[in-house]
Amino acid sequence: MNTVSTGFSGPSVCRIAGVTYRQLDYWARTNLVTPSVTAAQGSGSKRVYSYADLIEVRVIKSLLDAGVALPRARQAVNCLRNQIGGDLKSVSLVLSGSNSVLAYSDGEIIDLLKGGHGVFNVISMDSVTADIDTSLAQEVETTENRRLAMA
Amino acid sequence: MNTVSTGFSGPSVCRIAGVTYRQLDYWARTNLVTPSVTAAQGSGSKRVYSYADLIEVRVIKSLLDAGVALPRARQAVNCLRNQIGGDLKSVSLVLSGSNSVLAYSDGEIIDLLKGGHGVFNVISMDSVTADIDTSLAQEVETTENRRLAMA
DNA sequence: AAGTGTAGTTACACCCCTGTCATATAACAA
DNA sequence: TTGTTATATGACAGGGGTGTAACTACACTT
Repeated sequence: MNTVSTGFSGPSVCRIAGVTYRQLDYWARTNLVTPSVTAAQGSGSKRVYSYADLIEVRVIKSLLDAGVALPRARQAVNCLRNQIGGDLKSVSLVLSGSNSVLAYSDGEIIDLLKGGHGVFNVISMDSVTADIDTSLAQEVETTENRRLAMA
Repeated sequence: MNTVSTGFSGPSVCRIAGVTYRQLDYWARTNLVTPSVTAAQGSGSKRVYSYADLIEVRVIKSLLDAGVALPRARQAVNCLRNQIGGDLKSVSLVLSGSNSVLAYSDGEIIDLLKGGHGVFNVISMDSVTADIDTSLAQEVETTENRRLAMA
């Protein structure tokens, strides 16, 4: 099932992040989120996603759930990609117009709101990583149950 | 041209708020923003929008520009409609997840950020009314120039 | 080595939203 | 009243994003 050792398969990512396979596939084809461990190589091959990919997928899903359209999510992910691997604790991703910034405190966010003009999109990375981690634990659990059932 | 006295015609609203006629028409037909002074009554008739309508249109445009999808904007406008007519100074419209609320201070916004879960979209009504007022002044000006040209 | 399951690929269709263009008709001017 | 203008309406097309389903091919089991 390849859930943790080398990375995550497409369907695994779908279950963990809560998106449909059709969405994940579309995002891979349009270069929104590509499997950074192993790309697909024709029918029957397997995409393998990294944990960072998983985060990105979840961020996009959160944005979609909040009513943010895909092109905008694209921008958010681009900004995030430069930062990922770094510390995501207590970080918020703030989009204002065509600008993308990372904020490390509520005060920073307020400053951005005051200085800016128009609409701001704010994504708390804490909740994203938290959601992913719990879903991931659940996925591992049910996968092991399946192994038991198979044995 | 009916720009200020009784209200704003459809094309006027388009120019002032910066949306296409097709959008405004679609929004009227789908009950997103309906002309609250006079509804359309067949070909050749005139929709007449109020200033409050103008604000709503501009809010929607700002949300669209920020990548917020139309269904979400629909809900946000519903929240705003209950408050409009009241004081819009130093008010922020906050879309938190699938909920929409109005915040009257930075402190409230911070509370929302802390209490919420995931994604926020924040729009300052100050900037909206400011934009509308300047665009409106410009519209009146060019309209009067047109009158001069016609005379 | 054959068979079974899993996963990627393709084709098709649908809905939402917006653009273009033609048409109809009310509002207004001469 | 008559002609012109402004505006709403209608028909149509097109793109983005997603669902459904059939098909293909790899991987693993036995």
